[in-house]
Amino acid sequence: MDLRQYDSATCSVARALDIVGQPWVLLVLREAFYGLRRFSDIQDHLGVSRSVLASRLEAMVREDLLERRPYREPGQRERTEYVLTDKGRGLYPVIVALRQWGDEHLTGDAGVPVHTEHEGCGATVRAALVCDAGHVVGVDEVERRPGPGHRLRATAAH
Amino acid sequence: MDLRQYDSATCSVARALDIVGQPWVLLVLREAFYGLRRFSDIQDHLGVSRSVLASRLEAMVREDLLERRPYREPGQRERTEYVLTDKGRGLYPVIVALRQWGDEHLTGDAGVPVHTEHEGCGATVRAALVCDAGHVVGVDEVERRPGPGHRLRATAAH
DNA sequence: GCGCTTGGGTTCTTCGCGCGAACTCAGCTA
DNA sequence: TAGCTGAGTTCGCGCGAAGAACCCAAGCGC
Repeated sequence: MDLRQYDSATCSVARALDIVGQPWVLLVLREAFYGLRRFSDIQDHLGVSRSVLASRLEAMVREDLLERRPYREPGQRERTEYVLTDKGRGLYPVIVALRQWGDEHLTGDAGVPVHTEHEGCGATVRAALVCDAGHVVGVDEVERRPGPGHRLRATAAH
Repeated sequence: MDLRQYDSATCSVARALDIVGQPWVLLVLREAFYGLRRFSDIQDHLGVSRSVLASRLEAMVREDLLERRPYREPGQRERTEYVLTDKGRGLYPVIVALRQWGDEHLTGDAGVPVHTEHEGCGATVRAALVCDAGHVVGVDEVERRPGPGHRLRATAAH
């Protein structure tokens, strides 16, 4: 059976991209990993329009990437912050992989803008492929096979 | 110095997303990793419109993710195929990380559509964070620091 | 009490771009 | 000679991102 016959839409990559492929979503997540939590901070830093940011945050809360949480600093009125859920934190490898690819192929002569280090150890952190047997796997050492949830194109649900 | 003061646009994540954040680009790459090389095969499989696919392929060739290569099967006229460059192959960890996140959080009860295995070894391949000292790093064990190419927001080139 | 400011949005208009369908064009085949 | 196919290009439509203006509730200075 040829992997090329798979229904494209049932692929987890396609389903993931339905959510995180929306404009600004991955950049909002990057801001969240950097520690930003408030609407106006994110909006200032990214330069995204308010209307788009509002609808993206709403979608990200609906998809359970972020949790909308009211909070109150002493002497202040109640405000809203958006904090990462476990599901949202699960996208960190995607962001690291993107940053690493950008560092390797796009930085020109300026050098790397942000270093990512292993806490305590201090060594540079990279995204890598590893197998469950503990080996680091090269891009060309990967084999793909149909799993239990695969579907052929003709039988796709939509 | 606070990471939140960085210029968002100089971040490698943002620069990477300028290219691979365009609609369909990561899905075209997924098809390329699955072995598709021809315009009409990719178009049939993804269901993307011809005009958009043509402009995305052009951009991906311009950005050196794909190489446009004429070829000729015996008795056929010359055709075009698109093959991954090293730079394009460098995005495989991004795709694996996305698929893995989709597998973990989006598949519902249908199971995983595609298995990825270490050639020879047979164990499941995952995207993970590792540090140069060889440790597998958890999402919460990461520290971020300014690198040589970082810029403050006020001094951004654009 | 009264306006000012601030955070967190909503509404409106414009404009770019993704979409589907139709058209093109070159080379192979009947 | 006509038809088919791969690889696009052209065109009109409609969605949705951008930006600017507007809204509103809570604190704060006076």
